[in-house]
Amino acid sequence: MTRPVPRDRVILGDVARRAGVSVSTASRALASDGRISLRTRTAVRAAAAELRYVPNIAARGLRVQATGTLGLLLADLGDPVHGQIAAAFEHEAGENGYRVIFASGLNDRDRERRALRTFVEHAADGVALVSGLLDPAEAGTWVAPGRLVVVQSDSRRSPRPGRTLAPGIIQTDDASGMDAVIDHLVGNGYRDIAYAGDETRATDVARHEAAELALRRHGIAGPLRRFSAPDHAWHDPEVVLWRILAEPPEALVCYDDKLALAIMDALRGAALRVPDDIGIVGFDGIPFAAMSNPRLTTVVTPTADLGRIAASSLIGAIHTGHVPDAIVLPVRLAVRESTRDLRAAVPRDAHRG
Amino acid sequence: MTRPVPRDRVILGDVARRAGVSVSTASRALASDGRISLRTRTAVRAAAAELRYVPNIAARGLRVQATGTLGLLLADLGDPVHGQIAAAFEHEAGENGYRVIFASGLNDRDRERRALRTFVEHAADGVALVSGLLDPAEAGTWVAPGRLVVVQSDSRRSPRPGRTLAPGIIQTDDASGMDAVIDHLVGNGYRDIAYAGDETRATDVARHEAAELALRRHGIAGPLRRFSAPDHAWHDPEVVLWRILAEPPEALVCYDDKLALAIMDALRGAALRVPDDIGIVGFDGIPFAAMSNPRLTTVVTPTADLGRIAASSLIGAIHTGHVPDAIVLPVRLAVRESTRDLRAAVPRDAHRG
DNA sequence: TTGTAAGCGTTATCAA
DNA sequence: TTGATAACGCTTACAA
Repeated sequence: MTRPVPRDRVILGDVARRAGVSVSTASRALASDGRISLRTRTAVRAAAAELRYVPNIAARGLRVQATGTLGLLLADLGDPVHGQIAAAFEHEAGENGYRVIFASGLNDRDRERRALRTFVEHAADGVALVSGLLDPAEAGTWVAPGRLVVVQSDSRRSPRPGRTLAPGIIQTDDASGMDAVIDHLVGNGYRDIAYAGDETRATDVARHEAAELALRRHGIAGPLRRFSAPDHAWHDPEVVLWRILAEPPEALVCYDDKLALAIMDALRGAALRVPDDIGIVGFDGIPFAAMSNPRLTTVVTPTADLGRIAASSLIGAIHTGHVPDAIVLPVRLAVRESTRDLRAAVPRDAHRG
Repeated sequence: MTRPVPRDRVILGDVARRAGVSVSTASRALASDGRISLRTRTAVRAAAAELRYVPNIAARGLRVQATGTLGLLLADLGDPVHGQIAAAFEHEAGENGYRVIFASGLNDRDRERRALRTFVEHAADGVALVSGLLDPAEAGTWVAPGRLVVVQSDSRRSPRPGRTLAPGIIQTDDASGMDAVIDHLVGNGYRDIAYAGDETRATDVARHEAAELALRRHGIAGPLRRFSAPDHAWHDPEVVLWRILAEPPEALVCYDDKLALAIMDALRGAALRVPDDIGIVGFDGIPFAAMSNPRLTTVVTPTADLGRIAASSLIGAIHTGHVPDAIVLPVRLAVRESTRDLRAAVPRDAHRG
């Protein structure tokens, strides 16, 4: 970042001079201070409008110790789920007069640390950490813990479901979502159920464990079979595919919709048909999961709510001085076409291939 | 935005006191000023580390007249295409030491104006306007035109393709993409070709016109039939669907992949099969277009490049003082399964429904 | 009702 | 090699 060329800018002094008043009067006039006469107020307003004056928030922030800026750190803006969260977060922030400065952590702890640091550099009034690998406790050492919310934490040190969650944590109720999935599958005759996911992410571990627990509740023995799929497997599902084809389960529960859709696509080249030969379940409820062929059975999580609530909690915390208690948002199972009633006969023209 | 509670913060003065030097010495030590002795430099460094000092960029910005912040205005962060652009933009900016502050215009001129204003309020060093409705010339009156790049402008006043584009404009070569689409369709025997899109967006108009022109070049007479699909039709394609079903074309070229995928999905409930009874073409090349069933024939646009180049051009402009010449990025037709060779026989088990 | 001046946290100029 | 001090643009006591 070499030194850029200087920039011209209309400042409050220019407005004041034009209106024939002092800077302080101009400042008060624009701030609708009651002590300023209507005459001068309109004069200042007019001058500001003519000159197209725009206040410098950084300078104001220096004085009032608040920048009106929120920092949003998420794994990847390009991801549909994170994009939704970011959009809702930004919208809610904007409604409350806050701007959002953001950074992508890209599943790298050091990047996350650097991002938190720049939020502090820019004196963000509050910070939201979405799908972060960083331990919430550590994050709280980089930014003021009273001005931090942690959304869908992916830290391995996060408390397991069931334990009481720390304040400022916002999550979806993945465990009960997974319960609903297993109930649905078992209720429709599925027994040999497997899970495909990325072993490194805590969210994934939680979903996997929840599935295992639910299966046990149904009296189905043994550990849940697991197909390991690296983080970006959805761009290249072939690696996962051949392992699945080697020992196909009756139903495959996937870490998220992207992976599920990619596997369904890859399966088309193989001998297995969905849902006739194998059931597929996703997680997240992205729009495209409802438009796939067959349409994907999945757990719909309230992504927009996540972003909206993260922003509003954060703004509340900024003003009250303390973050709200942990929030767990309910999820919903959307049964669609990628699973079927296993006990019923396979539909028309099956075993065609 | 009521007054928040004040915040504690380690400032340079604290570091200086701890190291037993003056603030100016501390500042220079941290900036690796050559005149500072190694002794004091390390002392200051140590003090800063112990205290976890993080500089206040706003204060520095006030002094050096640069904030290291870029403003990014796009239509909707939740959209896959814009998410990709935003991610690449943020990444490239970060590599160059810049942070990104962003806002969603949501296809509303007034929101766009307000967003540009807040970028100025926050003294962004440069601004990128992506898929904006605002006329680039007007945008240049709100922010310094020498620090503005306009990506995929959706302004109706934008120069038509063929004309020379103003500096700072970055676009994909949609016209030649559409040429390739029409070549592909006509070359495969399609004659009755229609277009589905949103009449209000300039990008849409440009794509539509390019299709019409290409058709004429192939000696196919008459205006291109158009199915009007409102901006968010992809969430509820039924309205478009019945019009299509009333007079189905041989092939339907869609404004973008989202619309194409939604229409393909809706078509599954109707009597028309893709590609047997109707060909479908998308635009953008989002990942899900490659995973649909059938996989979507589409024009792949370099979204990540768009974001990356926007950021690098902007940063270049900040340092050189003038924006680069207009850039038009090439696109690529990906022929997949949603179109076929019309002259060949319809594949196995057709007309089944 | 308005103006003067101090201060927010930095960097840069000028002395020492 | 280091230290006062001014300045960036703004808000806000304190004076008038």
